[in-house]
Amino acid sequence: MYVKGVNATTLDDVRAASNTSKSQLYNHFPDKEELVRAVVAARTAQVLERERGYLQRLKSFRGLVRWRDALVQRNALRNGAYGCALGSLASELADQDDQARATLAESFVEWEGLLAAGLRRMWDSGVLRPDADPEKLATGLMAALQGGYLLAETAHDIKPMEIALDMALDHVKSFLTA
Amino acid sequence: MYVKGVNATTLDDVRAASNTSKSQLYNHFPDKEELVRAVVAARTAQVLERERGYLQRLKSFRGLVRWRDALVQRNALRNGAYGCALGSLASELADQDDQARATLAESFVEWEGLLAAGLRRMWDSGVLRPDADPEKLATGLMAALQGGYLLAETAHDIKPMEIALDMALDHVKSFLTA
DNA sequence: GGCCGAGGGGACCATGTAGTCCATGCGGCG
DNA sequence: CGCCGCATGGACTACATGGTCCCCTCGGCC
Repeated sequence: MYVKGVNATTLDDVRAASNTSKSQLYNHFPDKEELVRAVVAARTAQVLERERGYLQRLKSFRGLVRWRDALVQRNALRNGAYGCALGSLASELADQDDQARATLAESFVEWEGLLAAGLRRMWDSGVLRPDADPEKLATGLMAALQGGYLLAETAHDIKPMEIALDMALDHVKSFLTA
Repeated sequence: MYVKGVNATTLDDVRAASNTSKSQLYNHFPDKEELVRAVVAARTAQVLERERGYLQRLKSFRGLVRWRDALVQRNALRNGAYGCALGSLASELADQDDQARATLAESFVEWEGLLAAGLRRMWDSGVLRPDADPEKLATGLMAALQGGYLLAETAHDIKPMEIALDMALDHVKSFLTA
């Protein structure tokens, strides 16, 4: 579903990919919609788990740069194809399944929350100036990331993603204490 | 197709929306794929036309703010639903129809080009510092816009879009001559 | 070892959708 | 005014796909 998109993925694709049978699928999920929601939940948990690893100890600008580098490198492996696991789902499902949309919205909030918590630690320790707003900075980073993913996916070139993230990092940098 | 997504739109939907018949459709388009490509081309032309209106005379930071405000206001009308006409298509088609992806990639380049040309005028006239890079700034604005669209669409709240664009504008502002 | 019940495999069904085709009507031309 | 040809509407077809169901296997228990 990540590769082909949710709507373009048939249950036979799922069956083949999971080495199961139809009855297995319908034992676990009442219909495709619920299966998709389970995929959303699983993907969400997976991405957040990974991000927690990068961000839960974030407390310096260098850490943010490492975060950026890791994401760019991961995306470079496939030349940007498929985009962000959550972003792609969000774009396709937002106006199609409100429950999935809500789950994805929560995930983005949580993801931003990880960034915001790290930025707040930097703020608390005086790395960031008092007038910096960790939440807004986190939203900005998130948007730059998602926009970067989309442009990279479309262009088959990760440079726009790098430029976007660098812009957001520069923005954070502008709030560093001298 | 903008509202429901390309894959979720049936030819009967198209027929109903366009008040035509199947034979009409197949007179003009050999198959659905070509129809989708025509939609991409039409949407692209429409968005670029609109953006040309906003950007072709851009030559000041205030102009950029007006551009931001217009986009935010337009998106606020539907609470962010459906996202960016080009971004949604790009996300859904990028890994499904390479020709459509290429068209959309060109469109993004052209859209960024409009921004870059305006920023270059600001650069030429000394509004922007010599070390500013109009192309990179344009990419940053574009990514913030697309990321903002996606977050707004998912959250049904345009605030993330505002925050993202404001971040990008702040970034441009940081290159203004004192 | 035989019987029984649950779980699973995969054939099967119903339906929605892309794509075809032919009867009809309408405009243009003699 | 009548004929011809072409665009058009929309019924029709083939097929993919979501969803069902029955038979068989396999493990547990007597």
